[in-house]
Amino acid sequence: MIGICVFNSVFILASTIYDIADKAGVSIATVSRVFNNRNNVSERTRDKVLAIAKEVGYHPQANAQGLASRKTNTITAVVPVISNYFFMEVLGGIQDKLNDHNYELTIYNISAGKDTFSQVEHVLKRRASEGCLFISIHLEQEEWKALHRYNIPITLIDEFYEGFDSVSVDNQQGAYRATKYLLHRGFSRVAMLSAVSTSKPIESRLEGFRNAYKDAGVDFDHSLVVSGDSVYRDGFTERGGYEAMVKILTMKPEVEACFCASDIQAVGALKAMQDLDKNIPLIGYDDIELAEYMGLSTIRQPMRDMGFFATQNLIDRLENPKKAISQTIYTPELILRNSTE
Amino acid sequence: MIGICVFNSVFILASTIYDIADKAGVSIATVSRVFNNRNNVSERTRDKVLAIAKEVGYHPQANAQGLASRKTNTITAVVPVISNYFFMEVLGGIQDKLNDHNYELTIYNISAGKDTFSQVEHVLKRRASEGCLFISIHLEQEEWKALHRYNIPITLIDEFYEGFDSVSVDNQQGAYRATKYLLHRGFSRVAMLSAVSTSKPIESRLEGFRNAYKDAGVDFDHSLVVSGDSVYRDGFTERGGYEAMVKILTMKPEVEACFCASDIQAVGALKAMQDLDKNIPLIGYDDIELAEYMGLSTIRQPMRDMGFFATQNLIDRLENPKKAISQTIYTPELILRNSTE
DNA sequence: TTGAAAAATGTAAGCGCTTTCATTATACTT
DNA sequence: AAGTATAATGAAAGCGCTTACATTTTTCAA
Repeated sequence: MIGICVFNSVFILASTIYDIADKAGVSIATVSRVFNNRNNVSERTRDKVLAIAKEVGYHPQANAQGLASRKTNTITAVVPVISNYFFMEVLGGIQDKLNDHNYELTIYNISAGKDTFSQVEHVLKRRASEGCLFISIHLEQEEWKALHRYNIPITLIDEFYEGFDSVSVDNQQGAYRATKYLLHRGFSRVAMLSAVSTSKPIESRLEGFRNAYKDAGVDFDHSLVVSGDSVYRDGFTERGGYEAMVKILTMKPEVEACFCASDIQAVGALKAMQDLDKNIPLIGYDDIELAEYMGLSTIRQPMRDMGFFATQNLIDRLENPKKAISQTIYTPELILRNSTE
Repeated sequence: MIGICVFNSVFILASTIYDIADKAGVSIATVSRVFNNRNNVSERTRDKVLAIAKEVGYHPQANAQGLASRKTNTITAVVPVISNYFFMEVLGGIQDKLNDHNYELTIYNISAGKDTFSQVEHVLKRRASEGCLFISIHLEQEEWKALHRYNIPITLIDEFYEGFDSVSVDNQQGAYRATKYLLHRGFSRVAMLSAVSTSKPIESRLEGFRNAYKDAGVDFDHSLVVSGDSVYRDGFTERGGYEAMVKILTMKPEVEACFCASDIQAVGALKAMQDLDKNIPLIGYDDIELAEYMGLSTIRQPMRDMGFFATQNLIDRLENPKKAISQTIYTPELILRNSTE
């Protein structure tokens, strides 16, 4: 369905500070002052300027302001993929915080195809924002270090590097708690439904899984860690969970319970159990909103809080560049629901 | 856990085009040409400039470029809330498209508290981007019309207004299909699990629901439309669905099947049925990835495609401002799964 | 070799703002 | 009323880039 339509609308000639100054009979400096809320402008003048600006729909141009003042009033969030529950929640928290402060948010998406580091560098080089929030971006020590030269405030979320502020969750601990719980319940063969093994969170969760076994004095069997075959989103998908659970159920029938690397995978796993008409206790990871309604036991990560807090942290640093670097680590919490009944 | 750490890193002095020109022994115009991939620069010069730029970590500043060239290379997506499955998917599609083209994405979040129109105007006035994608932003005819004066390309997603390109889904049709299916299956009392009634999608879905009744020759009973009490996200939440289904099951025991305004509400509704130990056929709306794994019958909206296509459309208009305005309307599709078995 | 066309480079004028410093108008004191 | 402190305003220099136009260098046909 295609429609054509002609409008006799009067376009705005993208007026500038000069136009406003002219019409108001003042200098551009005064107009600038009005828009920057400087208090040394008489009320009369301010009203006149504002009235004219409103009439012609004027508003300072972001670029010109940025160039002249060397401030952009923008913070950039760098994420691997937007369409993922974790990032979505974190971004929500960031928004919440930003709404109170006068910053604009730019989201920069790292494409999986190209080199992460150079994409990150690109963001910093452009200098289009005053500070950056890096969400689940994992780089080598050396690479993080190299970013210091751009001298722009950075707060890491879900990653740790001593040179920048960071906000993360103790993944090892989360996995440990879930596994320990299952082991203590008396299940001796607890599997880990994993994802792409090179992914950062998987590494530490696997460690926690192992540690729980060790501390419980139960022999650790490597083959109990299984993941699906799809690598899209590092396997953190319903599909990935489904595939993995099918493997577990068919190839390791002795498994009595399962710790799952994410709630979204757990959804797939649940389906697999249903399809294969089996049922074993399951613990997810994240506590996305769905989990509660699906009766999924899980490890809660305060995703929204993390975004909120990290943003606060970044803003603090913007206002006080010399403040000490801080590392905040949340401890995840075990939430018990039906799936472990 | 707080850590302090001192780095003896050498910050970059934010070099400019002048510094590069100096070191390379060329004029700033030449440096500019190199970074804009103009082909009238000798290979020797280009290599030298690039080498020096790399050495000092130089990259053109977005603001200065934007000001001088009057182009920002940025498109802005305006959304009501990020943390919502629909927007998330649409944004994913936008990203996919943008990754191929050389545009940066800025996401602007409309806060629920303040006036939508003025927030939208703000985005346009700043002129920080070349074009805008409005996702599920609903304004009055007059308001949309007023935006023409800013003379910046806009593509609407999930909204219709004749003056701008738009990409939407026929909500009325979607609801109609779901309801008709249920009615034809022989359920005479089909309820609609709704959300905040003033929300745009609800209006048209309700219409489709009604139409299906009319066409089936079954008397329409207003009390069959029920929604939860929570208004967060206009009621499009698990909680909203749960509340509504509880009402249906307890107050309208004669209901035999249910059409649900979104998959996410359906998740809550499923839980309610389980808690109350009842079970009626259910059809959701959206077809989020989860739906497949939950066995939820639903009305599929090609969310990702919509984002992808709308972005393509906007880019087309950017490149050819005089192209005819187009309205694209997707027809949603009924997907049958377990929940209607 | 010469001269014209083509390629490479440079000069300089903005882009639309902010901000310092100088100037003028206003308010207040005695 | 005169003098001074203070508030309001203006002039002008830049912020770091792009780009039209001018100039210089290179290329190549005859």
